[in-house]
Amino acid sequence: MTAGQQSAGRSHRRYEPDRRQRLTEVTLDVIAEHGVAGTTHRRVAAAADVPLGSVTYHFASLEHLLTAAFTHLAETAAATFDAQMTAIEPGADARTKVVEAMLADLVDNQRSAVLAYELYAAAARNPQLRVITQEWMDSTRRSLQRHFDPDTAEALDALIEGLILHATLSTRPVDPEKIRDSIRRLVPEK
Amino acid sequence: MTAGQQSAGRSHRRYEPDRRQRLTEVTLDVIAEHGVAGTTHRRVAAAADVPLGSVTYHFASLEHLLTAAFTHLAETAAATFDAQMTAIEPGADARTKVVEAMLADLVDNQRSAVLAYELYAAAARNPQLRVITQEWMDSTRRSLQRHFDPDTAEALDALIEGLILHATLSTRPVDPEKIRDSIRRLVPEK
Amino acid sequence: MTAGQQSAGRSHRRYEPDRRQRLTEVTLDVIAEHGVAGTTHRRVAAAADVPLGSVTYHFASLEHLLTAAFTHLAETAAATFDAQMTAIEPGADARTKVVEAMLADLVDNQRSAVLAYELYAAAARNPQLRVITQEWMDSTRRSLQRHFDPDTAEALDALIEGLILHATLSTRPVDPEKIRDSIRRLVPEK
Amino acid sequence: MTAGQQSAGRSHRRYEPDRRQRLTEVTLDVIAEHGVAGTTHRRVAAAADVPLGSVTYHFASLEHLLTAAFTHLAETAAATFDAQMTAIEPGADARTKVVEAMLADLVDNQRSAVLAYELYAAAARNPQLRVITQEWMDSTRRSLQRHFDPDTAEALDALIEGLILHATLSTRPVDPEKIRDSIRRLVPEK
DNA sequence: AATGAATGAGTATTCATTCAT
DNA sequence: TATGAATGAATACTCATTCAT
Repeated sequence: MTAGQQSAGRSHRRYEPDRRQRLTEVTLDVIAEHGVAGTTHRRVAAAADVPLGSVTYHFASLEHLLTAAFTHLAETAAATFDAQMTAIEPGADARTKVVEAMLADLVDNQRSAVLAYELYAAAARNPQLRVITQEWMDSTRRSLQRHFDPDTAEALDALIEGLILHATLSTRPVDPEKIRDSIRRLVPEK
Repeated sequence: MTAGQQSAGRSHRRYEPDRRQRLTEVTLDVIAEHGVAGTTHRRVAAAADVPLGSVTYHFASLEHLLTAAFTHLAETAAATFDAQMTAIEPGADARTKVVEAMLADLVDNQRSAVLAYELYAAAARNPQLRVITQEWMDSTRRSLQRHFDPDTAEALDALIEGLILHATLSTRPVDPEKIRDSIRRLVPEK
Repeated sequence: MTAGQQSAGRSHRRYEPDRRQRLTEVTLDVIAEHGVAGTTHRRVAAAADVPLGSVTYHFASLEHLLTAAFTHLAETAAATFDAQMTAIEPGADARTKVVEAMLADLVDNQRSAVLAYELYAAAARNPQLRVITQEWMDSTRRSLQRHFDPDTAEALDALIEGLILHATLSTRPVDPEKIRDSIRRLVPEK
Repeated sequence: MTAGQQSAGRSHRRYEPDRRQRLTEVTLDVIAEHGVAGTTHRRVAAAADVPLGSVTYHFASLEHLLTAAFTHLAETAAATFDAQMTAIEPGADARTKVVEAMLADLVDNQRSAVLAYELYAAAARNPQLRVITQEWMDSTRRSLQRHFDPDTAEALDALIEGLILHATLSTRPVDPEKIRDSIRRLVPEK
């Protein structure tokens, strides 16, 4: 940090075929820690233990890098959520399982929420990024439709989003019971 | 052109008692256009047509400036929403009025959503800013409680937030009917 | 878009025996557009639609590339001028023909002048390049000596150079009559 | 050069009201030594013994800096030449004096020629700079008109330019007699 | 109270060149 | 022979902040 940009302990010209992919993943860590505002080539390079020139070689601009990272985020998150929905055994109360998934995610990492809001803020100003958010939303709804009808899925998707948002931005601890209650209000038992 | 960074076309030492206040408002314009990442003393100075030194004079650091701007945003938005809720005449269907307020805001400016998400992203990583979001949420719920019971108000608050978020981040136009339907699902007629 | 600096839309390992020669020609285009200051391996590679590695493969350094390009420029220009001088039929007024050649060149391309001045600027600071300019001048004088005695040829060469220079660097259109008049002053009718 | 950019031996925050002007002059030294291609903020800052930020503070871009420097060059050179022409006592052979001035300049400094060609190359590609070259030419001609009629002045101006150019770009030493002879051919004794 | 000048650190990006394949 | 990947150095420029006036 005080010394030059190159981390020590790295030898010359490491060959690494998947470096590009790894850089997109590391970029998410940097965004989570410093925000889009604080995401720089240097920080990504340092976090990936790669020379600065390597980042700019693989991504023609910061914007390309951010776009690649956010795309990766959306795809990963969508896949994870779909896996959770798919895992619900028939006969279980899907509403309960959805709440459990939300709570688990909330409790053990603020990270995914932070990343999502960084994407939202960026996408709200940049229409190109809205392709990413749109596809993410579509995927989430499809996942929910494994257990709910389309209109319910859409409303539920919005409610979940709002609940997580408010939980994340509150100074007070989450009350799981309130979350369960909100969901039950929107989706009455069959 | 010849001189440094100072904006031209301005005479010397304009007297302006409310400059500090005006700067916080202008800062919101800058955030809306460039994001927190792109908000700098210089851009704010240029947007407000004041010398660079004036911004640093009134705000000891960028962080102070951003905090002041976000506080102003939250207070203004909360006040506006409360006025809308207060204006609902007794006997009207509050749910319908809430939806109308949302839609009006969505249609004629993306700006407030953009600003809110910039604040959310910042607050998600910076606990100090969560004081602002917490108070904003509390205020919104109090406003809703003029027409709904506390638990309904809280759930409704989250649903509204999620609906606006998804509308803002979608590439497809909003369908007012779906929004109305979602709200009615959560808050059945009395 | 995704990958680094390589130009897209090109297939693998095109066979091209005269690539080296073509690169020197393309380099002149790049110099004409961006100046020596803006001539880089990358720009030449892009302009020639070859991979970056190809340029560095054929030319060990930028300096080699620039030297090759300037040499090509001087040889081509000298050959063209000599052809024009040779083409003057016996009995014609060589002075008039010289003026015609100058005007034609001036009118339909600024390019050759731009390139010449880039070479002059470079040669003024780099003695090695003065070999190129010296040979170019010698050739021009030999061409002029097809119709004028050596001393006249030398003076005429300088005058032509100055006239073209001033025409190129002026914001006002060339007046052919003034050019003709200047030449006639220096070289009175036989 | 190997160490950081800041030259030692400079204390904090030197106050220097004419720094801007001094920077334009120093920039000419840098251009003379490294060419426009090698003129960088860093080199100018180092040559002026000023922090890097100071150069970018006073000149919004490299282009502004180069333009200011070239304007200064043209004005200074034009003034010097006019002084030389004004100094010719009535009754002297102006042609001889012109040649003397040229030779003196050529002999003791290549610098002014180098700078002029850098400007020519830049102006040939950038029409905005042609305002500078045009005014310089106009001034030179007005100076020559102190002793020659307008048409002669214009032709003489071109010839002088060409002679200096060729002298500068030659690998062989200048022959003063040839220069005198060329001038006499163009401007016969009154 | 207000501001123009100044500066050191940092930013995105470009680049010449090297090298493994 | 040819080239994609890699990298260290440099480039133009921006910026938060300080300070003298």
